[in-house]
Order: sequence, then structure tokens, then C-alpha cells
Amino acid sequence: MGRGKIVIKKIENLSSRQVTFCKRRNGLFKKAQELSVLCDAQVGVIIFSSTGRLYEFANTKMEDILTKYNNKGTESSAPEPSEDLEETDTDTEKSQPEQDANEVMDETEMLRLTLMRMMGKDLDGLSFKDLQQMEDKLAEGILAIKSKKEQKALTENEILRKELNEMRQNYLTPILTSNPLDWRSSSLKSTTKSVDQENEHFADTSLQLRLSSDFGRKRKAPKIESSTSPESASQVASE
Amino acid sequence: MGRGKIVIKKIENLSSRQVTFCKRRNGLFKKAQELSVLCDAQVGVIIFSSTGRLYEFANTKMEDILTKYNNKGTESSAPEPSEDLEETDTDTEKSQPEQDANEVMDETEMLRLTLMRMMGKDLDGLSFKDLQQMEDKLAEGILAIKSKKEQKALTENEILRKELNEMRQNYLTPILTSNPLDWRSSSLKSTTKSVDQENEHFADTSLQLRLSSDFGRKRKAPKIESSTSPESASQVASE
DNA sequence: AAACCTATCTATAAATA
DNA sequence: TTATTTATAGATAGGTT
Repeated sequence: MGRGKIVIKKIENLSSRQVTFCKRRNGLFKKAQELSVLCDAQVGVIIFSSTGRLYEFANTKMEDILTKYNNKGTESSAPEPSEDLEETDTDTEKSQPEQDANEVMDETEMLRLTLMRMMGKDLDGLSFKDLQQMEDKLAEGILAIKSKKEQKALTENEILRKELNEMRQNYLTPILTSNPLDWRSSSLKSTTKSVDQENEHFADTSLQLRLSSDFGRKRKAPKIESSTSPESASQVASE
Repeated sequence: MGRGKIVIKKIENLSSRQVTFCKRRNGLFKKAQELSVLCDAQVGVIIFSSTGRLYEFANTKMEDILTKYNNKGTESSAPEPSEDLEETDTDTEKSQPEQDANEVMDETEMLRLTLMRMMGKDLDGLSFKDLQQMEDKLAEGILAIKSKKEQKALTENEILRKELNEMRQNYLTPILTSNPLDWRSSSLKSTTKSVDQENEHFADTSLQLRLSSDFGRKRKAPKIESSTSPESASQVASE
């Protein structure tokens, strides 16, 4: 695609390698973007330049893509980088159980069913393996939640500790405050509030776990973070 | 690059979309490969087709790339103006006079989020209480599943026991069969199969635990492709 | 579906500013 | 060095088999 044909091997000249890197990187991102639009696919591209700089493209949140990726069986082959000729790359298609025709089951229906099952209902149709898998997932979930709880508790401890110190500080060195109780309460309030705010902010957000049997209606949403620009490509200065 | 210019918008025709998907996917992978070689870069590409199938390319182990990616601050982002192109859904459009636009969350969205959280993702917004509640639910779920597993195991035991008895019976009273090994294997097979059948029957229905997160669009179940009816025979997951 | 064709369109190597 | 230009190699849309 240029003035002359080239062989696909590492470009030794630094500056032309950089130029080519920039051009082809952009080209790749463009192609990725087109593919995602034309074929309604979810595409994520991650590139580390030889200097270690990160460039990425994703037509949806990269995080989502990676999460999805990790939830799939992550087997794959390990290529053996041979210097000279063709590289054997990991270029795989991981098919999966797959959804067939009658799989037209509505996503919502699917999700609902899954959720029900996660909560121990409607387990009859599952194979032993499915059950085991689900149990594992749940166990994973519990662990994640426990971590989060711990983390949350620690964070709060930190805040409380500071609060306390502040209070002691002020108690031991009562200054110009006209009413000692005033600063005390206001201080407490302000800090506490910041904590509550965090929770409250997500109050509606928190899942409604009493969904035991009352699915079905739309409800107030858990504010989804910056769902704004679904597309992004990182572009940093040249190297 | 073809007989005619095309605009970058979702290809509506299913089969040509699939063809294009395949071609461009390969093209993208090739470009990715060339880039990695020419410029000595580390490149990973992850693609989920609209049917949820995963395709990936990586010139080194994808795992390494993702690890590296996660270790970098996911800073960056020069958002790119995406194509205008709206979800042209015949009906469910902006019929609703915007009420807290992003305050109303689609039920599916809700379910998905909940499910994600059940699996330990996206827990940041939850309060301590929510977390505790969720953990409890998960624990409940696990117990239910354990019960179900036990029950299933017992049922299978029962079947196997019968099988065994039958076998013994036949063994002790060898009848007119010419080859005793024949009935043996066939018998085993038939019964085993009936068990498997039960599971398999629900195989598709069974939850897809890699529920990921790509339920981006509302689909309104258009006419079902009739051409795909005999498809069930092909494409079986060997497992 | 998969493979092949080929007219056209794109990406880009190399030159140039 | 980065941006622009331009000649070509390469990718691919739409057909055909």
C-alpha cells in the first residue's frame, strides 16, 4: 500500500518504525471501529508500543469487554515467537456452547432466569456441571463482596479515626471557638456526611434484593457511570 | 476497497453482515499482526460478534497483555466522535417524554447490573448493608445449589444402581446373547444416555454464566430467520 | 457457508515540504 | 519532526461457483 512493497519484519530504522507505528496504529483503530459499526460487534484493541506506551481502542467500555472476555473460557495456545519467518500468533476463535435458533429467548428473560437461579430457584433444568459452575460463581461473588466489605470498613475506620483525632486535638487545645460543641458537631457532621453521601449516592443504585419474586418493572436506575462516550481511543503524544 | 464505496453503518442484511464480519475480522487480525511485527509492538484484539462469539488475536499471550493493561492506569482517552447512526428501532424510541433520562433504567440493565454484582463485579456503589444483604443471598443460593447437586447426585446414584443390578442380573443369568459384552455396553450406553439427555435438553436453556455485558441494544425479535432451522445439527460444542 | 474473482476503494511507503 | 502528497500495494464489496 505504499510506494513499494515491504516485507513484514521488524523495521530497524527507529524513526521510520515510529512513523509506521503511528500510521498503522491509527489504521488499525479505524478498521476496528468500522468493523464494530458495520457488523455490530464489540471490539477492543490494546497496543503496547516497543517503548511500553499503551494505546487502546474500544467501541464500548474496555472494561466491559475485558470482563466479558474473562468470563469466557480463557484457553488459548501459546505461540512460539520464531525470529525469522512467519510468526505463529494466537489467532483463535473460541466458540462456545452457542446460542441456537430457539435461543431467541429474550435477554431480559435470560437474565431474570439466571438471577433466579443464582438465588437458588428454578434449578431443575441445570446439569450437574452447570450447578457446579454456578456455585463457583456464587462463591467467587461472596469472596468479592467480603473483600469489598472489608475495604469499606477499613475506609470508614480511617475516616472515623481521623475524626477522632481531630476531635481530640480540638479537645485538648480548645481555641477560639465560642461554643466548643458547635465545631464539634459540625465537624462530625461534615465528615460523616461525606461518608453517607457516598452511600446515599448509590442508594437507589443498590440492587433491590427483595427481587425474590417481583421482577418485572423498571425501576429507578443505579446511575450508570459516564455512559457518555461509548467510543474512545487513546492517543498519546508520540514517543 | 470493493466494487463500490460503502458507508460505515450497520449492515442490515444478516448474511452479508456475517460475510463482512468474517472478512474484516481477518483483515483486522492481519493488520494487527503486521503492526506487531513491523513495529515490535504488543498487540491484542478482542472481538465479540453480535451473536456473542469471541474472537481474539494477540501476538503474545493475551493474558500478559491484559495483565499489563490492568497494571497501567487506564488513563488516556481521546474520545472519537462516533457515527451518528441511532438505534433505529421501529417503535421503542424516544416516545417517552424525557423523564430523568438516565434515571430510568431499563429492566434488563437492572438485571444485568445485579447479576454482575452477584458475581462480584461493580460493587463500588453499594452500601455496607447492601453488601451484607447480597452476601446473604448468595450464601442462600449456594446452599440451594448444594442441595440440588446432592439431590441430583442421589438420583443418578439410583439410576446407576439399577443399571448395576440389571447388569449383575444379566451376568448371573447369561441368556441367549451371543456376545455377553454386547448387551453390556449397549445397556450401559442407553441408560447413560437417558441421563445425559435430560441435561442436554436444558443445555441451551441453562444459564450462560458468561453473561458478560453486551446487552447494549434493544432488539425487537424481528422475523426469525427461517434459513437457520436445520442449523441445529451443525455447530455442536464438543465438550 | 466457503472459496474464488476482480473492479474499486483504502491504507500507507516513500518522497517532499 | 510532523504534515502533506502521491504512487501503489493491499483490502474488500459484490458476484460467481
